[in-house]
Amino acid sequence: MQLTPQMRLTTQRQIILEELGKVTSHPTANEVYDMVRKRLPRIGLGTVYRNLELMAETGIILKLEVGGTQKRFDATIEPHYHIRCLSCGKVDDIAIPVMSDINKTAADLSNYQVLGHHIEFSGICSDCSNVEEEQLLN
Amino acid sequence: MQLTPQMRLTTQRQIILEELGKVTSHPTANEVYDMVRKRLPRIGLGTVYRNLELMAETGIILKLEVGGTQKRFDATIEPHYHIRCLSCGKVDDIAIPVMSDINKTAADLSNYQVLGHHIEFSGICSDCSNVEEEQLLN
DNA sequence: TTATGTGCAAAACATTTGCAGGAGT
DNA sequence: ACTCCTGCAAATGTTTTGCACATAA
Repeated sequence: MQLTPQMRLTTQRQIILEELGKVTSHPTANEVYDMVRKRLPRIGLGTVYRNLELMAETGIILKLEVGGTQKRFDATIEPHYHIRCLSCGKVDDIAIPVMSDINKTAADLSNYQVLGHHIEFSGICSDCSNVEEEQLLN
Repeated sequence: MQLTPQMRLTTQRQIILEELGKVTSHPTANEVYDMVRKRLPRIGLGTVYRNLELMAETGIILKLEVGGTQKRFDATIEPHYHIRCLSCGKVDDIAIPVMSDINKTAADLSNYQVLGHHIEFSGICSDCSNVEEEQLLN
């Protein structure tokens, strides 16, 4: 983990980062908490929030401000887009090439200093489609 | 307001929709509450939430699942993209042409039934840039 | 008249924060 | 030692919900 001089390498931080790196599922803070708690049963939810936030600020992870009620976190920091299931809420990566040039267009069309963009697709994932079919059969 | 047969046209609903239609600022539920309360002082915040949600489901307004802590609402339902100020949190429309074709690409690249997409730019608005400059002068 | 909607207050969530004790450097 | 960090619990902020009364149709 990249640390600023005064940022300490604690067990909690290592394990949070390790666990987040193990999955590709963009877990919420609470899901990270559950994952980490299996290895560090006494960790507090506040610590998980504090460290995810800190790592996101430092840039070693991504905080996804996607739809839904909870923020999600991603150990993959290379720019990429997401697709979210409107039924179960899960978020997957989608391999659409990143359009880095549209930031300039956005800057021309607004009076903002444009720093980035994100595309979020929405739809129904295959798991949820299958559930729907099964329900129709019953 | 378009209503389903059993959906009643109440004063509260009319005024919420009217007030939302007056602004282009993508207000939060609480901001809508404040706007509406000037005309209907006894309206409850729960009523505002319930009706904004209902109108969003009916499709007569848009519920924006943008970054930040609060959902925002938009009386303009034609597809369009947004830009959000990372400093003050405000959300503006941005006149970048809608790429309706990328939904197909997304469907090909995922195992989702793709229903839509949204692009959110982020940056610093001109108001906040000015504040920064003023602060540097002090 | 009667089902739907409202105001109010409480509950439910997600997230943040204060603080005393703990641990990395 | 001296900070920074953690666990815990309480606080905060947003959204939802239960319920008795009100009102549109």
